[in-house]
Amino acid sequence: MSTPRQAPDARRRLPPEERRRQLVAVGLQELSIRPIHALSIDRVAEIAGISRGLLFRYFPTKQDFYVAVVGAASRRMLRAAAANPDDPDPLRAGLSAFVSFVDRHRDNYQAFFHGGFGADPQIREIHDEVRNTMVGRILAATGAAPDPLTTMRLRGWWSMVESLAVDRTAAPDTSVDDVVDYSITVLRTVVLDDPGASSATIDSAARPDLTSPGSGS
Amino acid sequence: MSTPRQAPDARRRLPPEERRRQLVAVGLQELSIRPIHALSIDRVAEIAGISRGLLFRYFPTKQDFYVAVVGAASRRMLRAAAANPDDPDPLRAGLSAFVSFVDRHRDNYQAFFHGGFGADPQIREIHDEVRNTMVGRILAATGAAPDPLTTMRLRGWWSMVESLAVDRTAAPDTSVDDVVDYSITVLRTVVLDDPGASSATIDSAARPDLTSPGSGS
DNA sequence: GTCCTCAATTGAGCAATGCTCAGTTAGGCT
DNA sequence: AGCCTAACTGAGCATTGCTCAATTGAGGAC
Repeated sequence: MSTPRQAPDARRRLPPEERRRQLVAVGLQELSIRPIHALSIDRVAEIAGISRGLLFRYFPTKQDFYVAVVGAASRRMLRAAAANPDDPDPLRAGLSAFVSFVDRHRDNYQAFFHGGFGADPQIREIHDEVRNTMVGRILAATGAAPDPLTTMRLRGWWSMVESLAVDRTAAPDTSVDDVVDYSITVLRTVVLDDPGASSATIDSAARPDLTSPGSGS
Repeated sequence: MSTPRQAPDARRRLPPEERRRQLVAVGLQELSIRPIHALSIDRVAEIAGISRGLLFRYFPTKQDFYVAVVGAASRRMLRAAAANPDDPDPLRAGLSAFVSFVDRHRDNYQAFFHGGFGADPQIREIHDEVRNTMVGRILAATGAAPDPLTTMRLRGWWSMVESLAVDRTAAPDTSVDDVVDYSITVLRTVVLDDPGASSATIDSAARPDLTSPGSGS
């Protein structure tokens, strides 16, 4: 009171960019434990220590806020699932990074990528961009032709990888590497018509890891 | 006014089951053209010609209403995608029914199965049940062993099929049968270790349909 | 240091929405 | 006809998404 120095959580004036980041951070935290329709703008404002009015200066609509948060989560995921560009096997490295990312953040992953205003065009666009980015990386890593058919197959394949990565978190008998191996097998044998991946190679290398449960934990 | 006979759309007292069905029907219709957060209970009540209060007698929560509608959509889909039990090739018949169902109802499909309160446990459970039902049918149709590993693979495979079915609606060069053929190829060669499906068989039968775009429309 | 200016911030307030509840009435039964 | 159960209504409350005029903190000019 008597000191002009402000308390630790006193209301401070922040540069817009920083405030924006803070608000998105609050959204990231809150939306990982409760769905969007259970999170009120009031609550976000209260946690951030600002008034509701201010929040609407940064995000004119709750929807806009949600889109911003999901976008941030997407970028974060894409960054975490990126392979080191110098890696000798970028395909395996990227896949491995993705599967273990899902492993570490299963609930958040489900919340942000299979939840919320999923029917909304903006959210769907974000999800599509994520998928296309991953498919683009696979294309780059394999040197496959980016024709519409291959893209469509790859998108399907990626959906499979997502499913496996999520299911794996509840399957103690299957390791991250098992999923990665299996995914690569499917990719080479079915999606790309890769002549370098004969079924013999698959039989001796990748397939045994996943054929019998309990081999990889 | 003077006649005791009621107007065609006069408020009538309905047996609970019938009213419930009517309300779900309204939800089915409305939710196929607008996301759940854009549909108010008032609107549903107004369309159904009843008061808001009554709606809450049948569905104590908007969430409950939404769950009921999504559940109805799921059952409808599962019924439409069911193969005739006498069909000589139940696997192909079921897949074909599903892919063409998605073809006919793309927007609704996306709305009900990739939209709404997706993060919500109840909705996720419905989606899981749908997937498990389909996987169960595939297991039955192929005679594969229902061990955890196969189930996990099949769930992944089914995610791929969904993706392909949806993408196909925007790919005029790829026919429903192309998707079905390709899906069966993936199923036999990769998911099940079906010795009856050698790669030679696939090369000569299924693969050509999808290898080059434009072959199947 | 004082003043000024701009923009970050506030908080009162509005309309819509989810939800409750005491009361009303339709419609079947005796 | 009279009754009685339960389908139904509608007023009303609390919350929530959103707006806007007024306020105030912080940095620059002097």
